[in-house]
Amino acid sequence: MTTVLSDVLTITELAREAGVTPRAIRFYESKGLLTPRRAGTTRIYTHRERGRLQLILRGKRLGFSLTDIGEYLDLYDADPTQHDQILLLLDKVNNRIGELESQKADIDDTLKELSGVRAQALAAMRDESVQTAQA
Amino acid sequence: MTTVLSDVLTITELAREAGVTPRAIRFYESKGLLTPRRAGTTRIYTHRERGRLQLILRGKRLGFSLTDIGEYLDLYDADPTQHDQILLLLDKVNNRIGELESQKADIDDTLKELSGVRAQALAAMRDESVQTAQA
DNA sequence: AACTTAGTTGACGTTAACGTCAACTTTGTT
DNA sequence: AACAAAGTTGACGTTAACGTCAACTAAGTT
Repeated sequence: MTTVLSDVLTITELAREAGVTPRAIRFYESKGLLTPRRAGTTRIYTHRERGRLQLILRGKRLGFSLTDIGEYLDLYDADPTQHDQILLLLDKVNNRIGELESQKADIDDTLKELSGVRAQALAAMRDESVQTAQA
Repeated sequence: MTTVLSDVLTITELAREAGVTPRAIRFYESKGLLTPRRAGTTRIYTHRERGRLQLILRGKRLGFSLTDIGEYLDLYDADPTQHDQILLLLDKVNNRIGELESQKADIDDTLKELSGVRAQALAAMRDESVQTAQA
């Protein structure tokens, strides 16, 4: 077997890896989004927490609140043995999918507009060069 | 010709139409995102401001800050006669397009995960019904 | 033992994006 | 003229998501 390198991180290591501050990580924990184990008083982060942190940051990039993200993370932990829980889960998942798809539509609309703006800018530059050539 | 109905709105009318409060609209104006004309002291909103408000709200749905949205709106007003302005505009537009496309990628990743979660939930329900049938 | 080096827990500060009065002015109505 | 309705400008309050100390503790180091 090779050396284990323990595969666990301290809070500053995780912070550097993820590009956030330790303060932010503690804040996410205070909101229940992360639950690292402790070595005495010190927090230790393993693979699970690292994955969760990535999901949190992605959620933020998409403009979701930490509360929303918390509910999203819960979808992964849902107990699949309770019929009612599954129905609830399906409902939440479907809602979330709907939100994301309408967000995608917003993005596509914006992208179309921007390529229009770009085309106009390029046309303006072309006209300008024609002017210059004629002068 | 049909009746003109003046095609202009008061602040509360615009607010109702857009689903926001008058306070929010005044706030956007204070940030320079809207510049309605005045009838004396009262603000009047025409087609232009209505379009801008829609762009603002869409930007918010995409998680952009009002400052970002302001820069986005400026892309529409750019002066197409100045070469340097055009280059700057093209640069900003390209950057914005890049942001949106990576945001789209985030969304697609999330959608894949969610459909995975959904599949598992459905599978769990199927297993459960099999159990019930066997009992 | 005395230090430096993380890490921890409060507690208060900060920014963004409005919400919520309060005090006025303006306008159309009775 | 008196008044209710709608709009305006401050000014202060609020929530989310951290930033920024301060005071302490625990773990190695020299």
